[in-house]
Amino acid sequence: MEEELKCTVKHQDIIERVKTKMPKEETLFDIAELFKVFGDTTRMKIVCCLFESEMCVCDIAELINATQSAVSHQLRVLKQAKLVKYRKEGKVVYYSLSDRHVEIIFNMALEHIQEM
Amino acid sequence: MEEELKCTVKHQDIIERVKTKMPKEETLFDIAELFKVFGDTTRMKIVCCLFESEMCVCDIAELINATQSAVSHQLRVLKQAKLVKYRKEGKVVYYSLSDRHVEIIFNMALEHIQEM
DNA sequence: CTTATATATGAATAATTGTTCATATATTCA
DNA sequence: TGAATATATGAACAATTATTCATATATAAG
Repeated sequence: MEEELKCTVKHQDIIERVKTKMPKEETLFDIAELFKVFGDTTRMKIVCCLFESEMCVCDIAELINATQSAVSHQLRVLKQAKLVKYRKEGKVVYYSLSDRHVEIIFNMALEHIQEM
Repeated sequence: MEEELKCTVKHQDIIERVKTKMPKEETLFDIAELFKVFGDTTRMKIVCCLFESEMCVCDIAELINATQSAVSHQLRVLKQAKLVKYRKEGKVVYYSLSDRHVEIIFNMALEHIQEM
């Protein structure tokens, strides 16, 4: 009589195949960290501002109706994730998107939610 | 003598222009919520498993080295975000990605982090 | 009907994180 | 130099969230 096998034993071949294609732990961590940065409404608002043109901190604050402090904190997060860059002009700091990837990722998400 | 203007007053035209192109508050919220779902290593591991083929809960757990409970909780989050779907076969539940968008968004992020 | 397996879920806990407030730094101008 | 403006930042607090543990539900097999 055949012995009942546990699910994980039955599908062992699938597990092995998937295991070889799985990205490295570190890569997955970095990807999750990147998405975490995108996963905040305030930061998404900031990013949207910067689609149009570079912009200074207090204009962003005014535009998205947030305090200067909150915006500054969130710009630091975006900067650490290398999603934005900045240039100083006197006492004003202008932020802009570091590359086009940000907009592509954003639009892909927009597409996804609009299809549901 | 010209009076010193505040930054927000000087750039008022930019603010107006950006304001008209800004997505709705609700849309931005939904996008951030979607990215929040992507912003967790465990969920990213689960998603990677499903790139290959549909897979049952306990195989996913085995593969990513997590408890059945943790995987089940996270699958619920993915399900609520409509990123995965499932089918039951006896007592086994097979999960799979609901559409190709998930993989596209994932790969875009992968590209981004690899370029830095 | 009883046991074993697969999955789901509620509660509790620990950790992470976004905002606010106060304040520091830097720059410009009078 | 002193006042005003723009930005950055540390600390505190509140809110969110991922995991664990215990247990519930469902199905299959004997």
